[in-house]
Amino acid sequence: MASPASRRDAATRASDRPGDASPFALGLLLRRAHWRAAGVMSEALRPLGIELRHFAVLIVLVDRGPTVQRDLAAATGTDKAGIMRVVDDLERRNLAVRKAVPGDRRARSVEITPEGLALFDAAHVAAEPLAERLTADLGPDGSEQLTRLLTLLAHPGDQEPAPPTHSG
Amino acid sequence: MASPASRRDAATRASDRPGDASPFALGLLLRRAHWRAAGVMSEALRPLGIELRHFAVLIVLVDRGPTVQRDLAAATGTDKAGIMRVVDDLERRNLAVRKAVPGDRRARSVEITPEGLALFDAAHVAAEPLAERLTADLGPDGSEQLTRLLTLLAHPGDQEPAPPTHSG
DNA sequence: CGTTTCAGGTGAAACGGTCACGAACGCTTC
DNA sequence: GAAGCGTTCGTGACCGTTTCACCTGAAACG
Repeated sequence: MASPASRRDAATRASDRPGDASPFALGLLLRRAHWRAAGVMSEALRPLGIELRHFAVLIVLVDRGPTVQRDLAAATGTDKAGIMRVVDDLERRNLAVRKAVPGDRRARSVEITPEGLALFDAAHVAAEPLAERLTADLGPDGSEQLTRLLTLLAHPGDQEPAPPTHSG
Repeated sequence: MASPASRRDAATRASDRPGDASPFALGLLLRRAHWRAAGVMSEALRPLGIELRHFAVLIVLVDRGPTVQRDLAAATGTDKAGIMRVVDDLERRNLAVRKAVPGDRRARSVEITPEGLALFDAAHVAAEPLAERLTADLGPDGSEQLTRLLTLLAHPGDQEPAPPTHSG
């Protein structure tokens, strides 16, 4: 009956524009910001011939050394099948290799190759100016602040290691 | 030759963990944060029977009133075809309707229905406690700071149309 | 030694995105 | 004032990507 927009005031509703306090505003903002950052990273990676998902795997390989695909999937958040495709592409380009695990014959350890490392470094060199342009609007302090807040949001309770939920 | 990891120090390489200063760190952090926020919002929206993309369209409809699909696509960042799919789902669920534009017979104005408005409000009620848990780690000031920085990052040059940087 | 669990790999189906087509409007022109 | 042409909007189809479910082989455990 009457006006269809009489339940709440329009100012308290969700919006992707600045000045919104709705619970969905943060997620929408995150979506747009991630979209922009992903675009920048993709541009940086395009000349190298790889994509974001490949680079994400390379990051884990560099950071954690040889890793089995199961841990790779857990670290990148993608599915096992997706990880297999990415590792397959990486092997085809000689950026990474699958090595047999001594103790476990079923597991396959993925290791980065010198070529993969070189490409990894080249990606950094290519991405640095783009990243600076991205964070130019935030200022030097804003960038660090954003990184800190994002870390808190992305890694909740990092100082609280996951309790042994072996019951699940 | 030599060690495969001798080009850079591991601490300067990209990583999705805290304490990284690589140009990819921000994007990775954004990815994880968005993943978490999207999961929370999806959980809030799941009982309502809609998804994030549907809700994003509803937000624009509430915020800007009747809108043509082209503006809807521009506002949500998705493609026109995707908007069509979303509007089609919304019409099927009677959450929105397509109305003919008086002046333009080719354009189709999408308008939210009272049912869509009710679902919109219900989504907010369901999402508020979840959003509070999300931002609980950041603190009240951190949430606002994050929103501000994210707004700068997601809406570049909203007040700065075109900085006169060198052509290149 | 058999059963259960786990890791990897494969295939199919669904989802999302991109590209190309038809229709309509406005502008221009005759 | 009507027709042609360029542009824009909406729609449909195609392709790539992601996700799900099953299968094989191996290790841990009873």
